[in-house]
Amino acid sequence: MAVQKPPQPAPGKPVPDAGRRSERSRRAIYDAALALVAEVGYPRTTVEGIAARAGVGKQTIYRWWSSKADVLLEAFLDLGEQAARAAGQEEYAFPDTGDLAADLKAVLRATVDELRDPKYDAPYRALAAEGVVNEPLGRVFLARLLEPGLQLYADRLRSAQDAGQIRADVDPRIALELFVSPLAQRWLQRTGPISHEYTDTLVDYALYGLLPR
Amino acid sequence: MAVQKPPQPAPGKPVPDAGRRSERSRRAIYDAALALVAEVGYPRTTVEGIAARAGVGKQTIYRWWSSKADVLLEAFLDLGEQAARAAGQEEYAFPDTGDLAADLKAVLRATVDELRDPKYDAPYRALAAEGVVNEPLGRVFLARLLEPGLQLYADRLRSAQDAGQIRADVDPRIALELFVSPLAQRWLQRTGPISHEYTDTLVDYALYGLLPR
Amino acid sequence: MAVQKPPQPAPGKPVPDAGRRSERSRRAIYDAALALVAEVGYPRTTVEGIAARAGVGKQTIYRWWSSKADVLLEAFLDLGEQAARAAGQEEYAFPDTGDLAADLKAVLRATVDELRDPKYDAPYRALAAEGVVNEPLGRVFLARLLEPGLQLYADRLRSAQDAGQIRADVDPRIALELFVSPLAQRWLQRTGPISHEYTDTLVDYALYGLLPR
Amino acid sequence: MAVQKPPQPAPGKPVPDAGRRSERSRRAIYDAALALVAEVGYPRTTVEGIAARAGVGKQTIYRWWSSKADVLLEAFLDLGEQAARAAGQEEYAFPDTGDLAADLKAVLRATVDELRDPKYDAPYRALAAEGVVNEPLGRVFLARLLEPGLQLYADRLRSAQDAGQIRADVDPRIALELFVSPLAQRWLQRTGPISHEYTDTLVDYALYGLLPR
DNA sequence: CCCTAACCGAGACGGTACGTCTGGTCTTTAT
DNA sequence: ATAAAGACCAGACGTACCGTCTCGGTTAGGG
Repeated sequence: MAVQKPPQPAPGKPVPDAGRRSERSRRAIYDAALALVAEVGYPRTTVEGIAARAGVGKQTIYRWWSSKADVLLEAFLDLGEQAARAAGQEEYAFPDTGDLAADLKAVLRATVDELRDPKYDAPYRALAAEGVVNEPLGRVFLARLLEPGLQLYADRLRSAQDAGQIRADVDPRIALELFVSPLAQRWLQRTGPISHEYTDTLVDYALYGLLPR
Repeated sequence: MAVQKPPQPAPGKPVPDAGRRSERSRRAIYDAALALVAEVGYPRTTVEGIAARAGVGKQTIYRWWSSKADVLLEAFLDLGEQAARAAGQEEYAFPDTGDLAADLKAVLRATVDELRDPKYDAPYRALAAEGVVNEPLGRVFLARLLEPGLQLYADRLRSAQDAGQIRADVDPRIALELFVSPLAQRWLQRTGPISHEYTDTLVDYALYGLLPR
Repeated sequence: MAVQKPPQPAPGKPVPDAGRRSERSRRAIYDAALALVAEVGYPRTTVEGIAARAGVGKQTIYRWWSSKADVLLEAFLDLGEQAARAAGQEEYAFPDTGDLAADLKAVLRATVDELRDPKYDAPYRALAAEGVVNEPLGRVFLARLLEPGLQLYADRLRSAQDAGQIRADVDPRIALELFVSPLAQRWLQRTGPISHEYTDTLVDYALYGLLPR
Repeated sequence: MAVQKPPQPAPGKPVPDAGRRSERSRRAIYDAALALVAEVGYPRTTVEGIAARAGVGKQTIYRWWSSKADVLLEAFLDLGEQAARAAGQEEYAFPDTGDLAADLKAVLRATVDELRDPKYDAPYRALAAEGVVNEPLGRVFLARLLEPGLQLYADRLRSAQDAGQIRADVDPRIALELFVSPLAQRWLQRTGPISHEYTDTLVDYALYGLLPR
């Protein structure tokens, strides 16, 4: 997949020269892909449609990506990076005020807001769905989009453990799921509405189970 | 969609006469759909392929279902009903031994086993993914496949509340997600391995937070 | 083909009992077939359409006819018979005033009028076209629709031979084509306009070649 | 229709770029179309079948032609042009030995031979039939296939008029039908056998009527 | 500073599947 | 037993996209 950075010297394909790549085209393709997914939905977004909308030849897409899922994934990653750049450098910091419950609630509230933003919802949902069924893409989706965020939760929980605020024998990688997964499932499978009250309640319910007894 | 029970008098389409429907064809289509999804995966399963394998005309599929997702959903529902019939009547009972932790662990272990069974995994995963992106189908998927199971969790938790085993102010519909959603997300998004140990740990972590304080 | 009256005891098919045949259905089918061919053209006329318009099951058509061409052929024959019955008994008489040229011109003028009547043109043209490509139907078309008329020409020419008006060594079956075929081709293949003047001219040109020298 | 030379700027369809057209595909499609019509007949020849046999995508056919009739028409025109090229430049010359009767007989005999050649008969018959019922195609069939030949007859007759061999007041466009149409009808509608003797007789019967009186 | 290789827009190509339409058969229910 | 109704298997229709493959044209950078 094109996502893997080191362009392995594949036997069949002539590796394209990334140095000569057209930045204009890349941008136009990202924009077209995101716009189309938002407008007509992922299944009715086609590589041909993206190419036409971007004013680009189909081959220019196939030269750099392996599928529409791949295009969309990179487009979405790029969107995140742009947003990060726009917001400043400290994007990926997890608050650590010493009050674990408050910190978790704050982050979860921010996540709720993001999931409700239609600009993110459509492509994010499309990628998640594709990843469910397409294992390679799912792995990239996980590693590039999910994992960094999850690691921050784990780090914050570990920090709380060091402070003696939660039990030392708790596995942070499992504990974080108590907060994150219910929200994820409500959003993905529409098992219920998502709101700040809801995520606050999650923290109230789950965090207590992790406290020292 | 054929799933909606009251066959609304659609203006365009002549409603087919369900009384004359061929049971042979229906069975053959279900079998073919499930087999193909298991063999070649959902995206490479086609309506034409299902028809060919079932020895059925394409029109016979389009007469009764609106899409391959719809076919597969009903096929999977039927699979569940058949399994239920085969196992006896008391399929949907949630154990209530008085020991809530043990009961939850037992049910979650059974769910883990089911999710690991390739017979269920492929079509279930395909439907879940489709439901993420296709809202009407997602709603049916939720109502017909997910909801009944979730309700049993809620009932069991309510029963524990009545017994004073967990706090009265806990909302069972949220509490159940602490057990169910982490497993669901690990499975759908491959955020981690699923096992009996894992679900046992989930119960250990989350249940304590719900106990009377 | 159903046109062949003696329903041969085919091995496969159960010969339908003509005695129980519904006259209502037959009429409705003829009417529907002719109407549809006139309205939407032969290629877009379908057996299903005829059945629906006639308020008849498809099987009722397939029971008695072998194809839409066959239905239309019989419908057209029936149309002719009805017209004949309406006009009186002496429909098929060729005028014999003693003036061969005048008689030929009169009959050809009547044919021109008929070919220009849209009621006849569409189905007649459709049948002719089908017969060009479908030999069995073509033979029936020839025998039932064309041949009787041609025979009248031959008879009239023979009578003229007896009267010494045209050479004795002329073959009437060939001679008649000099009058009939040019008109037929102009009509079928649109090689030129058809009119009374045109057929008069044909007689003027061709008849002289047949006179005693 | 693709046959119409000036490719009018149709509003809906994007006009394909004829410069990039694959000659290989065109040839293969012509060959496949003619072969299939000869083998299984026109009605059972399908666009899919042509595409499969030619080793071509269906879209490649629909891109350049509007229907199977259109394909076959051009295939047949191409066949004629190839034969012409193979035979030399002077294909379309009508003999003018000074003996009109002999010249007409010679050309008609050649036509009889051609109509009897199965290679020509099947597609030619199919096109003629389609043209009877499909007016636009019929017009092209007439203009491209029939008209050039008919014009040669007219020219030859005009030349005979100049030589005083037939009456000056005879319209050559009508006179030629006395020779051509009877043969055409016998062939198309199977009203009689066609042979050299037959066409010789036609000339004997009809030509005399055109002589100066 | 040009030459030549690459990328680029464009779009034709061989294909697969779509969802629809019709052909001809079979089955059900009513007369 | 025939008829109306219509579901069934079959398969062609014409369309939409897929991913590959030319085509000029432009746009570098190495000679």
